[in-house]
Amino acid sequence: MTRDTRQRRAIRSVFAEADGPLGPQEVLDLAQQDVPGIGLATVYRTIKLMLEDQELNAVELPGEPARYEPFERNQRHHHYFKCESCSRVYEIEGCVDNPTSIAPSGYEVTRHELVLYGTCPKCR
Amino acid sequence: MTRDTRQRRAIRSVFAEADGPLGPQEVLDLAQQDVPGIGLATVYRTIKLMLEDQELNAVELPGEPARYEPFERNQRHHHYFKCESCSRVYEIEGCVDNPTSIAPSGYEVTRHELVLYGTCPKCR
DNA sequence: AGATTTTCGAGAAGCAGTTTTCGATAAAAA
DNA sequence: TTTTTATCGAAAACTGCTTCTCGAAAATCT
Repeated sequence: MTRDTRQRRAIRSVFAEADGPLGPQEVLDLAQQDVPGIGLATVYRTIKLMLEDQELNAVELPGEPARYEPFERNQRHHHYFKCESCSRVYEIEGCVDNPTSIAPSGYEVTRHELVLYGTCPKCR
Repeated sequence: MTRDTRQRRAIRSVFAEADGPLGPQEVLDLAQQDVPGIGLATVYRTIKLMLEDQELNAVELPGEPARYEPFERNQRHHHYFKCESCSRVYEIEGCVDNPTSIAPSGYEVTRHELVLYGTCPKCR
């Protein structure tokens, strides 16, 4: 029913090799190195399929369209670092102490999102 | 050049009384209690003017259109709590210990955003 | 290989949020 | 009060991102 194509292999490998969540345009740019003529519509279609198959998860950052990362990577609790110079987003392993504590009493915290901004090693 | 109207007074007072950043539709709903016939276009226009006049600042939360809050409130470092039941966003005063520390070496952190999610007092 | 059917690329269409247009209204100026 | 002109509300237009359409290409099945 679902076929194994050059385009899909390229997109899967792009996500596998990324060190952070990727947006559709980033995926396109990287996949085009493997499959020159690949189009944006194919990237969107494939991301959608991978989301349905639980291969990917969406990652939202403030004020930007969704990025996507492999399911396994998304399972571990982690945060993100966005380089304001190159706009790349990197996954960060750790987590701050107890973010829940800053909520006033009466507010029940179930989860949190932390995003760091600055300059990445490549851009310094 | 810029006039003092019922609509603008209502919108200003809505922001002044809010306990968190508001989106255009929220502003409209609240302002309509003062000025029944007020329209969404006026809200957008007024927000734009207030941004240009440095009266407001934009607040971005992951995956959602911008909200806005008064400049003075935005000056103090703070974070947000979003209630997943009523969707309201509240400003939180404190900050976690040193979020910068979780960045791997080589990453230079200049700022951070933290958002807590859960249930607010009104919804429990 | 040949037949079948999914997938592809390019461009059109859709969508949600925001901005603009335009005639009517209401501040501010005269 | 009259005149002038910024502002208003409603609807149309626009924007960036995402999805769909359609004929051509390429997997998979026989």
